[in-house]
Amino acid sequence: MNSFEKIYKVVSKIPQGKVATYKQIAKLAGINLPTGGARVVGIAMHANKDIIKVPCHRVVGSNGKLTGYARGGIKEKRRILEKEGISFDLKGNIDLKKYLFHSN
DNA sequence: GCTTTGACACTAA
DNA sequence: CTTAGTGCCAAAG
Repeated sequence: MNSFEKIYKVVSKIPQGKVATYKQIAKLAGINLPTGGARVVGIAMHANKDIIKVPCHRVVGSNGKLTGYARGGIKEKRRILEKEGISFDLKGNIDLKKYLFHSN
């Protein structure tokens, strides 16, 4: 199984109204890296064409900061997250303390 | 097969 | 808190 497949599976496991960080996903995907793994996740997201199977919009930075979105951009991503029921900070960040998803 | 780039993370100023 | 620099791994050209 490619890193992409593992990452996709982990991301697809994220429930609605929850978000996960690139680093977290990388770790869950089995990529136990200090920080580099997060990059692989970003690549996988960008390379991901099945946005329906992989809700990349639920993936945020380590600080709950939105990085990018290969569909409608950060703007669209933020809207989707709000629609999911996630609140944003004045800086446009997400409260990881409340919405951070942790695998069982 | 090597070089460049990238949806990150962390530390320092 | 913001900006800049460095380190990491993998995919694309």
